[in-house]
Amino acid sequence: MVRAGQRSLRDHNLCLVFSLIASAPADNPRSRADLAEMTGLTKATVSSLVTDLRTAGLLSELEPVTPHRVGRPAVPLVVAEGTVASLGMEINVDFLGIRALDLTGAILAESFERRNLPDTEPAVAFAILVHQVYDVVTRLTSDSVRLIGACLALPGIADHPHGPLRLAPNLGWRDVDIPQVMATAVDVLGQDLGTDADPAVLATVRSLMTDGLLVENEANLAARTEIAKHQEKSFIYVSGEIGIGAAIVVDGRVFSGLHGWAGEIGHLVVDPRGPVCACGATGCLEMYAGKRAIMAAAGLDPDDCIDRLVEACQRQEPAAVAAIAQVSESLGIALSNCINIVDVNRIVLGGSFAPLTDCLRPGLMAQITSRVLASRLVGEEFEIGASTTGCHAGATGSALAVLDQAVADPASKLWKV
Amino acid sequence: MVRAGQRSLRDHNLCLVFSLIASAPADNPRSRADLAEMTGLTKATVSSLVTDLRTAGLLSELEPVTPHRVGRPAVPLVVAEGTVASLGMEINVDFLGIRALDLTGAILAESFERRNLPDTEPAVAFAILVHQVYDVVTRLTSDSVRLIGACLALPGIADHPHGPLRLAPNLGWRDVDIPQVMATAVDVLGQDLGTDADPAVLATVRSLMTDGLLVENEANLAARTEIAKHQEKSFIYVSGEIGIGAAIVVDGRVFSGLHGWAGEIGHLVVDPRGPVCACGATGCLEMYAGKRAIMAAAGLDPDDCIDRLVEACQRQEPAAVAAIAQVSESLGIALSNCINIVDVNRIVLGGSFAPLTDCLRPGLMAQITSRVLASRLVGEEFEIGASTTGCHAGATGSALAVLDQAVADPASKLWKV
DNA sequence: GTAATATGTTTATCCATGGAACTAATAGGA
DNA sequence: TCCTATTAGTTCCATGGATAAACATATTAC
Repeated sequence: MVRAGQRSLRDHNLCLVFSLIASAPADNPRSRADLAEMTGLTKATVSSLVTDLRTAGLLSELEPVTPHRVGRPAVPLVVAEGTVASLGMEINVDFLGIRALDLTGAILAESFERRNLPDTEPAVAFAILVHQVYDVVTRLTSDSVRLIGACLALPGIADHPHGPLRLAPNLGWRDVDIPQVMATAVDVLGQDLGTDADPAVLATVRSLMTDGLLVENEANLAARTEIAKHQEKSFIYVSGEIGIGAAIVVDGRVFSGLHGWAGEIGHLVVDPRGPVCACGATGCLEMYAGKRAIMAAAGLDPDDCIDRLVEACQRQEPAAVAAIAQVSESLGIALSNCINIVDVNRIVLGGSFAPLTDCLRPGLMAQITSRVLASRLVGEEFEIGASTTGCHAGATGSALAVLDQAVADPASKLWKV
Repeated sequence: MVRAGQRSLRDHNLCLVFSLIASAPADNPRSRADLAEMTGLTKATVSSLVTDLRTAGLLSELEPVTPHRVGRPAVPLVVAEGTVASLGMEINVDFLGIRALDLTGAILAESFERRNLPDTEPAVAFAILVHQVYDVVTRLTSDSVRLIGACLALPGIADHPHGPLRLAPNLGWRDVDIPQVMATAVDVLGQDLGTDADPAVLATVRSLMTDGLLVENEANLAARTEIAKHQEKSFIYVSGEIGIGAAIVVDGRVFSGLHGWAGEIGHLVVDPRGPVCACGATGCLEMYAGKRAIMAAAGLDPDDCIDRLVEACQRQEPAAVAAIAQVSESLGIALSNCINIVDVNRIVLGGSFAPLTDCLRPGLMAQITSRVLASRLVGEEFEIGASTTGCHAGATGSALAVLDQAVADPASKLWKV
């Protein structure tokens, strides 16, 4: 809890009113009168708050739509488009880039590059990234968009909320001090651009990349995209590529544990008498359900696209069917354990698992219904769905994380004009 | 977020000041000047807040202790003793009762009864409980203590925050609507007492038992006792009696999942090819580490006290040593999975496991260091300790839960005098 | 055209914090 | 002993933001 002066009172109410407008359904935006009703504040206070939010460029009025009802028509209030943005960055195994979202979640600008990053030095990757950031920030500042923060998604174990990145097996990175590496990358950018650089843009980039830059696991951030898109509130998001990660979401909030390392399900024990994993333990989930293991079990090239397997399943090829059985049993055991521990009733399959959802569902459900206490003994119903958040979900989630934090915090600089 | 009027501002600051005083170390209580410094509020505001809290009976002044320092000595402020209390109730397998704690966590009154409850009807148990409540409330009201709420600890799966109790295997209870059963128990109490009843006390009991009564799993509540006693902030509390439960605590907050069912580790899969459990699945943790399984493996009577096993271990009896090996391996696998999923670095063993902590530690640690990713690859250090919270930890935790909720919420009735 | 109704603004008031001056209690030094 | 410096806590007035009621505005109903 923090000191509450009168300024905080104002900020709290600005924040309250804004988030109510932001959470309104698109087909039924709220008016000042609605807000006064909902919050219990007087109409006068709400009017004053809305005025402030409008002059800060955070809200717009729509044309009053004539209702079939007596009385003066209400003025619908909506979140302003294209005035404020957050930056979501992602460095992953085969691409890196940045995406800028405004308060409505719309993409204002982005820059992505396909590139195989394993065994690339962090400094090299960050040098590319800050160039992309510079481009995007240049475009946004020319449109006089206000930038409120940035977040970086990484495929590995990273400390919450500012790093370091402890380990990213698929990148071959270990103990990367993100703020540090980012700061030097910005310095190098400045030297690269020399006199061509716009000093104002460069200063903005430096400030965004060094002051309060958020860092988080890619799965946790991709899960935020899922929350925003489908209004899901509680689920486990499974992010399976080469490694397997997960995000735990309860009541719309990502649970990230003590350090930010929660959801590392790739090395859950499926069978203590199983084969030895690269990590040194026995019978880890990745030995059964990692992408390489799946493709190998199906008799396919481990580096091939997962769609080959989907096709093979549709043709009912025995090897593919056996592979699916192996994955759904092992992943089902691991997820049953997760559900018993964290108590959610929905699984969202992302990454390589997403296209396999329909194949995997029966086997997963069989494990869940037999192993989850809440299912067998309490009768809770479970759902398994596929993620539909598309490409660069980590970058989108990063930008959303910044927005969420700024909007939810009455002390954030969003309200300081 | 909730509407912030001027009254809320005041309440927030009352709450802020109070919690700073409550969290001060006992040997260095805070003064008004300290609070002004810490909060950033002016001395005038702090003085005014403290005056309100004192007249509400929430704070006391101690004698100014002369410091060896120039200037007027500060007046130490401490949480008032014995003026306000919360009620923590517990119904467990072999006892039930109630304990009242004041704001300092001291026991003001209690009433417990040993009783074998399995296969007792809920109505019977609740009838006993409300009698105990009536006794305690009578004593407290005669001392003019203000009662702010009540919470009930139950050994089973209960919905957060008001029930129902879905399943308590060890009591043989299922789908008990707690507010409902409690309400009828209070009615019956009124009839039992007849004209002997003090109407004011009866009204207080009815209000506490029906209006906002909290209900939670015993393990989650016992964990709160651990938080309060040892200032532990992040850990998994393992509550092993006949069944095995756990509570997940991160940063001082209990994580209870979507419904309040988180931490059900008794049926985590230890070995999918293992024996069939009573729940219907195979290789559940309870088959290896439940109290009955342990005692059987050690060649002891399953209903005997766990201390028999501790003694047998100290004598290095082969059967006991083998039993310990079985438990530490299976529990170690289950806890490794928990740690990978929820990211904490400390385990607290409670219930039957507490006296076995020293025997179990090496085996548990071996599993954790080999199976937890953060241990093998990031070098995180883990600790395993024994719970020392003693008897009726669930009841104490219940009372603490009420206090925590009341103290943390600026809108709670604590501040409404 | 007038009454009824709902939205939103203006104006005077209330309330909690802010700030500066003031009182209180101690140590140290002449 | 008395004066000064220092720290604690209070008093009193100013300020900022919410509140309440009156008012202006825009629509429907008759």
